Amino acid sequence: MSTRIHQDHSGERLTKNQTLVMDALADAKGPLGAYTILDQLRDNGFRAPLQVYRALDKLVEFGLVHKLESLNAFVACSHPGCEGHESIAFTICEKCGRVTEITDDSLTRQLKLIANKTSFSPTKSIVELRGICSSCQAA
Amino acid sequence: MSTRIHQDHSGERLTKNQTLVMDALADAKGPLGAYTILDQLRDNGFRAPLQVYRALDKLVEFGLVHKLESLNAFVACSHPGCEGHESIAFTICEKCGRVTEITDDSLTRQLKLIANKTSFSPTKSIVELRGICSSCQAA
DNA sequence: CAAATTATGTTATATTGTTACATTGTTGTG
DNA sequence: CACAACAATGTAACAATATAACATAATTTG
Repeated sequence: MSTRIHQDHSGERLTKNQTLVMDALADAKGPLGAYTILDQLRDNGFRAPLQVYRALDKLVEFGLVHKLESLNAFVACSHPGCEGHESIAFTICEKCGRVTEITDDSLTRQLKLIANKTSFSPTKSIVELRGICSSCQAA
Repeated sequence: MSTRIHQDHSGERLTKNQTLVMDALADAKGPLGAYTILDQLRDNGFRAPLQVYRALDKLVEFGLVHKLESLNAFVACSHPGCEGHESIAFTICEKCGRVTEITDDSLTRQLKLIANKTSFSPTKSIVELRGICSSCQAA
């Protein structure tokens, strides 16, 4: 098992289970479902979904992990030194499953504008673009 | 049961089950889960989730209904004469549950821009703002 | 009408996520 | 150190969401 430090974003110290889940996601090429993570961590003593979900809750709270709502799956944040990025967009390729994380200030501004126009006070924004990635278009 | 015509968007002629599900959503004040719809339609002969999901699939395909991914729920499109609106955003109030549908051309443009920059070819975009609506802020 | 297609019905099952409660570990304070 | 308070973990049962597989009925089309 690779030993890693995951204190980047938040300076939070991760617990044992949180570290295991974080490493599983960091090692993965793409998003993982909670039950996939559970299976991967059986050898590490994981036995129930709740162990995964609790860790995920915290990791998402810390900003280390994002949930892809349209996939019911989770990815490690690919944004090493981030902190102040409120709105994150994802592209999700329907063909190869590749997920790319994008932070775009104009998009952030645009969403804020919409919120202002409707007097809506957002706490979280979900932006997921589903389609075909460049590699898969070429193929 | 209220009789309605739902041929607005697509000119599609709805089947019996599709009409029942459509009416349920149109009558609802907010988004409904598939199983809530199922329960509401028991008296109309609905017995299995698949009857709901199949109807929903078609209605979504026709553009008459949207799925809220972060809620696993469905709403009737509140955009009567729409047709060419590719990207739709929703605000979702965490307090009262109120959902508002927003179509914003600048947002659409912005999302296209992001797609272009990454050579991603989107087929569908999901934008959901979660937070507190204006009424609930006032209260 | 017959063939092809689409919609429906039904049962079982897969997948995702949560509730409730007991136990263990960690942290801060006298 | 001891002990209280709190955070994290373990475990079992279950709730909520969604799909697979297969059979039948209705509708459309040649």
